[in-house]
Amino acid sequence: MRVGELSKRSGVAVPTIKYYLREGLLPAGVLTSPNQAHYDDEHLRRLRLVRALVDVGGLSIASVREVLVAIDTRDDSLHNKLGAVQEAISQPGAAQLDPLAVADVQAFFARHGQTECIDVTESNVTHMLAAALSSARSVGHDQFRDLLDAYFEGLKIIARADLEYVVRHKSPDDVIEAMVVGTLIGDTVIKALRRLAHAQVSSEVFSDGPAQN
Amino acid sequence: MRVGELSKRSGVAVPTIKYYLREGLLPAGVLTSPNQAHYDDEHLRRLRLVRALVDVGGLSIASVREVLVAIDTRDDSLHNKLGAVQEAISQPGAAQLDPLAVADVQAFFARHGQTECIDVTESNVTHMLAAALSSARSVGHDQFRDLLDAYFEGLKIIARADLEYVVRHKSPDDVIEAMVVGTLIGDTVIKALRRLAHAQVSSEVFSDGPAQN
DNA sequence: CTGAATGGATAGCGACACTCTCTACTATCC
DNA sequence: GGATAGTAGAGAGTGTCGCTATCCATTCAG
Repeated sequence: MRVGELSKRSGVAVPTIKYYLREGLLPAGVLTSPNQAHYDDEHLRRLRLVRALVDVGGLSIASVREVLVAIDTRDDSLHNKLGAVQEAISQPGAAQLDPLAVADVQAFFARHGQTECIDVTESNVTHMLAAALSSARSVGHDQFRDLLDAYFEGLKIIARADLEYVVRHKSPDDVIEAMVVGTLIGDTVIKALRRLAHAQVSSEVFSDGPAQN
Repeated sequence: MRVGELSKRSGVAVPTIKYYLREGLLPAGVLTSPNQAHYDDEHLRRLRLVRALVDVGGLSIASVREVLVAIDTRDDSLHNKLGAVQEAISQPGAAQLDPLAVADVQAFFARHGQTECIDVTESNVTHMLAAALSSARSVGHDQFRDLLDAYFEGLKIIARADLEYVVRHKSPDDVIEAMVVGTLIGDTVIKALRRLAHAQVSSEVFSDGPAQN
């Protein structure tokens, strides 16, 4: 197919596709003449993935590129890929951390982690966690760390479902893509469902009648 | 205190504070002379909240303003406030939804919701959920909806902890702020903890030795 | 043969979140 | 009391981001 059809089938404007090609988010098509290239279903699939990462995951073009590089790197363990993807999709957050927040994170690791995490800045994920707790402290919510254990409890249930979902997929390519999709789209789904869970739990607890007003 | 001290105590540059004042994110200080104003601890607290919403919540200035308006609206039920805040912090997402994704959301509501949700576009939250599932479908993950129930299970645990945390606070102002902070900073914390839970659960299941690469 | 589409490249645009600059003061320290 | 630093307020400017528009030479489709 040519770029026009790729555009029609994906719902992405032709100039945008050209832009993605330039930015290396999409591999070039096979040139059949100096100004004719041929794109296949892989391009369509990749294009849709890019849009999902941008629209739902809220990733920048640069982050998308990092994720795609991680996906495409062939000589790398699944573990490393997951790590690379996670780093790419977790933006650093605030620079200066409250040492008390760092201590909270370390205490959490002492309770749960089998890994010996001492430096929270070594990974974007732990840094993100520390930055969030640090922010909570700065607005006077230093008790927020009390929620960590309950959160982790709920998230282990979610993580088990995630894992089960990922291993369903046969080919390594599908597994890594399921991981990316599951992680990023999952984040958005979790955000939304948490709001719904808030509503449900609060009406359960207060039994304030089924939501008129 | 004057703007310089406010800046020093909050770590926010003076021109940025002036910008926030212009944008209405921060109430004006009390003028003691034509070019001297006095700010108090409320300003500092509010400024830190704004930074938390921007840095950790990733909200735009416009969304922050919406949230603050919701917080400051006095003659409104807690329920309405929560709703307004949730709408403000959930950006709409993609325009066109896959009808199958919409059906997935409706089926989910049929299983769990006590509310009779039929139109998913009526709220940003349900729209966000449908958009996420729609995106998942477009990249070939139409089985993603199978995760919803497990997610909701985990999130009810989290929501109960959230609720317990919120009701700890005495004054209505504190409650609404705890809600905002808990929701937004909570989202970030959940994102990070989910990554950690993935690592832990996957090493449990595969028992592949404690993480040396 | 003609008009639409294509590949490739460069320039421009609109939104966003500041940041700079300027004016006309005022506060403070020596 | 004079130098220096800080301040309110407002408009213009800056840098980044994610496209979008324009151009050209070529080529395909009817």
